[in-house]
Amino acid sequence: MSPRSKAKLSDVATRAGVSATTASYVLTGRATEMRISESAEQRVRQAVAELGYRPNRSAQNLRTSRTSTVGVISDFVASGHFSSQMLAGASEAALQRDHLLVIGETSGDAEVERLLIEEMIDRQVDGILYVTRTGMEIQVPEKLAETRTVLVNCFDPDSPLPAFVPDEFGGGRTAASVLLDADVTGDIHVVGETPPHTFAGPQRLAGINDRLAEVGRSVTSVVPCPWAVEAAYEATHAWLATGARPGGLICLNDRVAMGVYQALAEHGLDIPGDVSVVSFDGTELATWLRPRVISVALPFVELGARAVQSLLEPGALAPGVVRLPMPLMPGGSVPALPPTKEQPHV
Amino acid sequence: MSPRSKAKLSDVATRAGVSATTASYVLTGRATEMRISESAEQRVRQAVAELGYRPNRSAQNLRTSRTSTVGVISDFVASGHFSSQMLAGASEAALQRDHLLVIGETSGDAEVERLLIEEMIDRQVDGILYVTRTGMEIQVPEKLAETRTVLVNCFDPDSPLPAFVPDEFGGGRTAASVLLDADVTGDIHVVGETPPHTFAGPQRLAGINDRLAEVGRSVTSVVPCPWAVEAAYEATHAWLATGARPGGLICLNDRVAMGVYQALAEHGLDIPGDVSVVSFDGTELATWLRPRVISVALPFVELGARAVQSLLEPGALAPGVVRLPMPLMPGGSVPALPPTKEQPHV
DNA sequence: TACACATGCTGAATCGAATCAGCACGATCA
DNA sequence: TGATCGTGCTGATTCGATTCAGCATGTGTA
Repeated sequence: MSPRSKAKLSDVATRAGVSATTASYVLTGRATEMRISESAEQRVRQAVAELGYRPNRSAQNLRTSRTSTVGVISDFVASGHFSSQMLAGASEAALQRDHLLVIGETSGDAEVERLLIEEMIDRQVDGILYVTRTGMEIQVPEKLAETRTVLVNCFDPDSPLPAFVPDEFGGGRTAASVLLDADVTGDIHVVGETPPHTFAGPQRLAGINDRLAEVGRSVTSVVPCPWAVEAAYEATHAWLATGARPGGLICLNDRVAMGVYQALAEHGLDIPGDVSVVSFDGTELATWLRPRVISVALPFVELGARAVQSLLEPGALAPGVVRLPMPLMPGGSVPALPPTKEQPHV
Repeated sequence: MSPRSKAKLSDVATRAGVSATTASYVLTGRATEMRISESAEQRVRQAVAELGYRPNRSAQNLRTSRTSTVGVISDFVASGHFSSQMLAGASEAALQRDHLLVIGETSGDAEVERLLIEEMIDRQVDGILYVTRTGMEIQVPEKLAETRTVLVNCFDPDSPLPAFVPDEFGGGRTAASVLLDADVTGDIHVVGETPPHTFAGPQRLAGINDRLAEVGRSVTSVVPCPWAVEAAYEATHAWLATGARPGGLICLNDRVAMGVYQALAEHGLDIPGDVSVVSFDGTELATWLRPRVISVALPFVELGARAVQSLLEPGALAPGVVRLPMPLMPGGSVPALPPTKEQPHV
């Protein structure tokens, strides 16, 4: 049934009654260019089918110096949502182009990173995706200049490498629009710190203020806290205990939103009856809260897919930062619009 | 500074004043076996350093038919916790052994799976990790028999392939022990369905009952629902509305626990004052709940690491199912022990 | 008849390392 | 003195594909 051993190109050629050269031309799609006759081409294809021939990738790699692989180097593959969804998008985009993903996790260790980059270059990956868990400005490792590289979820202001990041500023505007469109009247506050070395926080905040300014409003205060459930709970709890009674809260990510939900519940404040809440990231967690929190989603899958596409599509590797839109995930954390009112747009 | 071009083995040999053969012997660790003189070996090593020589992987692959890569085929890389943590463990274990991970996601599509397996075999990966998101019995794809393969989080009763799975039964016992050790007195119920084609649910339940039977107790009822937050909330809410007042609830995973928390809160029941809760999976979500829910964790990282190890370590590839222990993650969802009482053990 | 030209193919070199078989040389032994 | 043996190395081949340069034909043109 199965061939006794692995057939190679010369076996195919012999069986088709042609030279290995001709067989190669057929299989690499150069048949027309090389004026291979219709009949010879057919015989080669038939021999391939009969022998179950599959080219030896290593031999091809050696000869062509290309491997049909894309390297993915990220700081934390492990940290759930972002990296893994991004990988899914990248994996599919790569497979469509007959490529596979080679991955490595640095755990934030510069030495491991150097090692991984070298490994990948040694293995002649056709390109590298350099991914960070948190959206931030970085300095790309020197070695990466030796290969086609695309940055994902980060960018280097001093480097011409192409980068794909979420449009955090636009996302901020979207979040603010959600509250405005729902006619939220009280003060609007932001929960979560905005450390300067990451761009997600500052840009989300800037976008929020930008949108609010259009209607003569602004963020009343920022309640700073790490982007974590417990920290957000504690900060919000303490803040509410001072008597603060916000109309709308914009949480800088879904984990913060969860902490905020806990704190609001503890103070007997209803969502969305007493307080409207909007969040960022669009993780599953957003859908788990009661009511679901409206969340401005990171375009996880898109980022991976677009990055791979630009890496593999000829000519698609333009320098510069591409900002992908952050779609809105629905929820029940702001009051429903009166039915007569027109559907707003951002 | 950097060599004008890529140095190859023959360049190293020339510079060291030896033949390529000798240089190769030195670099492949066969210097002693081949009786290469101390001085020749030194000269080769120095030449390597001076030229910044790095072997061409493709050439090595072709010659040796091995690639120092491990293929990972999983149904859903994307679905967050399990796969990504597993990848982290696998990635590190692989890197330690000078291997890289080549990944592919099937999205549960059998055709894509076939394609991926072929791709990986074509690329001569040294072994394949076949991973499922959900712990279940499977039928391994025929093609996998052609390669070294290890199953992760699943097993095939009709195949001798080595498999690594969590010890779900033991985990069930652990969960029950948590309630017993805390002297929970009321009825103990389980929340979550136990579909037969997956083994996690049924085995967790069996373990729970096994442990309870040791003290003459048993699970009073199972509240069936999909392992999802909203479904668990609704099922538990409806169940509590009938007047049920459990002493302890064992949730079959952390998402179920979150739904249960929501339902208990709605009925004014305090955790752990009125009801004790224990859960499974040990995801981050468990730590986000207030109070943290005690969770019997899936040994994510370990599974990946052990699987890679058994794949790459010579002789370590024994057939059969290996069950890795599920460690307990602490939390505040059962009453604290009276301080005088001795620390129990499972 | 001769010459150019298109057609349809092939031989041989190449990519860069690994490895088998064997060679030259000096020391040892009978 | 010649045979034997250990030491330290190397030449040539191989892995399996890609690809350049060129070689027979047949066909049209002067």
